[in-house]
Amino acid sequence: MPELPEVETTRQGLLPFLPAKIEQVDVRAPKLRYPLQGIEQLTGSTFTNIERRSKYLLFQTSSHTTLLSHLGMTGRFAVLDSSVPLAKADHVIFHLDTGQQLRYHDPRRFGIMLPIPTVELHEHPLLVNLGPEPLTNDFTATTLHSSLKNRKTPIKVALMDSKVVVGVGNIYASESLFRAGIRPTRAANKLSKAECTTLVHCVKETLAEAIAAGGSSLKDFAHTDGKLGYFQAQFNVYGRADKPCHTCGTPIEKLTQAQRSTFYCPQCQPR
DNA sequence: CTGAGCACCTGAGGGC
DNA sequence: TGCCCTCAGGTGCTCA
Repeated sequence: MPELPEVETTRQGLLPFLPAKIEQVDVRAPKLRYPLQGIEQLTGSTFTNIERRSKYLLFQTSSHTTLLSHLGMTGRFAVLDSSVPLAKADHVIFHLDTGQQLRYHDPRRFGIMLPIPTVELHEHPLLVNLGPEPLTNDFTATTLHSSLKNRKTPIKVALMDSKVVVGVGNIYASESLFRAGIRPTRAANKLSKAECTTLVHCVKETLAEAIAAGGSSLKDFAHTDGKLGYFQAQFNVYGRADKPCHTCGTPIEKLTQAQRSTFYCPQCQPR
């Protein structure tokens, strides 16, 4: 997926098209992660704003319903002219009063699209247990150190736990730990307060730079205007196994943690 | 509560 | 060209 920078880039890319009235909705798949029920009921209402919480996009509408959406691993929104041919994985099409279409495309269908009454949104099970937003003052060395204190799991695995901090996925977990000089295998509860200070700073910096660069584009992420982000050109370790570290030249190492690939520099991240 | 492992699903790429 | 295997940006669920 798209990690937080890609989700935020998507949000910012869609905002200029709002407000937009929904004239028709075509649902072309029975389900994504959850059944696609009730989406058609948005017909006639207007998308008024898009907010983001964690990697969820919250499409506010004029009908007191918020469309809660997640891009999963391969989801993508695009606003396209109706003359553009539909693709196989274009699962939900919103026909807008501008003549354009907001299309949700997701080959693996791990994404989410749920209409939720806006008054119930903040107590929704998918949102209620989320940890702090990484780019706000809710995410500090103090909160991180505290949430790690009973966690024997490796710091890289803990960083990807949405109860610790939201929005840090597999790429930016490795990249943030590289910047912080912390080895991903360190037990989370062994990080000092000073290391938490460094790590919080590096997570914020990495995510902010990625957003500024327009996100990274691997296989399935494209901007809503079809242009590609270029943060992937700045990866220090992700996907660079056996290649020389940009800082010291030592070959980058790859290992598996919680069934996900982790990359690090053994020299720059000594422990 | 934590941690380990599986589940969902398609497509791309490598080896033979 | 085809087949089989591995891997991929997420995260909710079950079970110990």
